[in-house]
Amino acid sequence: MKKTCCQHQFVTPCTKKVPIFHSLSEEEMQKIADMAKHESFQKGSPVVQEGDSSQTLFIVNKGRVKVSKTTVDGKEQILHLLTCGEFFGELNLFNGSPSQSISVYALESTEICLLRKQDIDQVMEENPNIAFKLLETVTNRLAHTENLVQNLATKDPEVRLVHMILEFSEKFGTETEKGIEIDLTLSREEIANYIGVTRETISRKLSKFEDLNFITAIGNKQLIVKDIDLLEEYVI
Amino acid sequence: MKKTCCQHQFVTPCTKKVPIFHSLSEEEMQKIADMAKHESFQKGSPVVQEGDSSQTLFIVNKGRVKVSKTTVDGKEQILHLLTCGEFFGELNLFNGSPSQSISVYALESTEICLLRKQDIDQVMEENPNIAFKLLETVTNRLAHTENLVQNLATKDPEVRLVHMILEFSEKFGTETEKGIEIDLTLSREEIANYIGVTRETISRKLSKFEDLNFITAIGNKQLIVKDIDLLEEYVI
DNA sequence: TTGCAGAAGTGACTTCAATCACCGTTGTTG
DNA sequence: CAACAACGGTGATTGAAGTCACTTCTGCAA
Repeated sequence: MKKTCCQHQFVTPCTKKVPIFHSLSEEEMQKIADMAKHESFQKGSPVVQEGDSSQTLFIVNKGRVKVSKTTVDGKEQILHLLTCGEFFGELNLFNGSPSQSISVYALESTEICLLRKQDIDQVMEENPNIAFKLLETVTNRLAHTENLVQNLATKDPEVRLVHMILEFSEKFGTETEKGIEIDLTLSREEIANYIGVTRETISRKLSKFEDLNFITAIGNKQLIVKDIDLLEEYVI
Repeated sequence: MKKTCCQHQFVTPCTKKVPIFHSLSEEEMQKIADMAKHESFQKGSPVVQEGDSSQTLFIVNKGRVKVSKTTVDGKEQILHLLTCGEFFGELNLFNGSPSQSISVYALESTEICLLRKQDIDQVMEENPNIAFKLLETVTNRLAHTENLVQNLATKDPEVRLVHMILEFSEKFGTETEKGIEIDLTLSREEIANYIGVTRETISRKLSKFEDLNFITAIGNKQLIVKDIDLLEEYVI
């Protein structure tokens, strides 16, 4: 049996984890999984470097990555955090005028499946509804980015931070008896680079939110949201 | 002959103006144009109000619109400026979880063609490559939004304004002997609401750029970029 | 376990865009 | 064309986040 990118590699092809392929049959999924190249990245290492414009779809099979841009004044702006089943590289693939200045870094030990443009094209030709799925996903990504714009446009950094915590609660949070537990995987500086403030401001505001009894920080990589309604009320 | 949404309504169906339909035959274009509803909006009037989530694709046939969101602190953040041939409403149509808080206003006298979801679905089923075109366009929109994020993340307002001028030069500019002429159609306040600063800051910075001989303002709705290279150098 | 480097917290200071207030300009409409 | 409202320019003030500098904490490796 061929090696696939999966953790349980002899049971499930990686494509099973990816929502855009969910409409396909077992054989088709296996076929695509066989076309894919698989790479591992350790925490902190670059998956895509600024300036790279390879015609490839990158699918996160395990782990977590950050997608970011660098501003003219040299700051990192994080655009997206992607986990298992999500993809990136769509700008270079589907955009009329590609060559984006985007970087992608592994936030933890990560496995990526790579599909070349020619393979994607073939898959889409044989299964037209993949195009619909892609359209849905990219539209979703657009909605997320527009929300990020809205958040960055909000002048008050506290509001921005609250919004981020609410977003993370939904995306990465798990209910516990103490509240919603969030695995950050981001450093304070990276949090800052996501909501457009400085590291120091994040420190101060998180302390403030602890004093206000909104959250509890466990170490530097975990947050517990004690009362999410309280947080929501705080930003009115 | 049926009425279409076109300026030369007895010659060309509105669909001819829209890149996503360019791959279709004359008859197909006419058929879609006949399915569409057509509405006119005068300058300043709302096309879509915050909260509206009608399952409709809106195609700009004539004029110009602004797509915006409102931040929690009550400010308008302009996301996109759309002209003839461009569309909006994609978030409600293709997004798994719709209901976006987005507003659209006519910036000048504008004509819009409306296509219902069921019609779009039918068109996509009959012409699968429309889905590809849509994917390309939405990806483009995503790239634009990510650039906006990058711009808003840039702390220096001068740099943000220069970027906007460069963007507008490309999208709305026409070469003249005096330089690149830009039809703004935006008020100073709307410019401010696009790059995330205040009206006053726009005033001051535009004056500064005039003093620096980068631009000339003609009235309040036109800019002439005297030397675009100078502008580009200014932001390094 | 110690030692070290990178990350995070924190106080003091600074800065620059926001805010406020006001006046001048434009353009719309009866 | 007069009158008014909306828009735009500009000076003075201010306040909150950025910046700087330093300490403390954390996690990793020898």
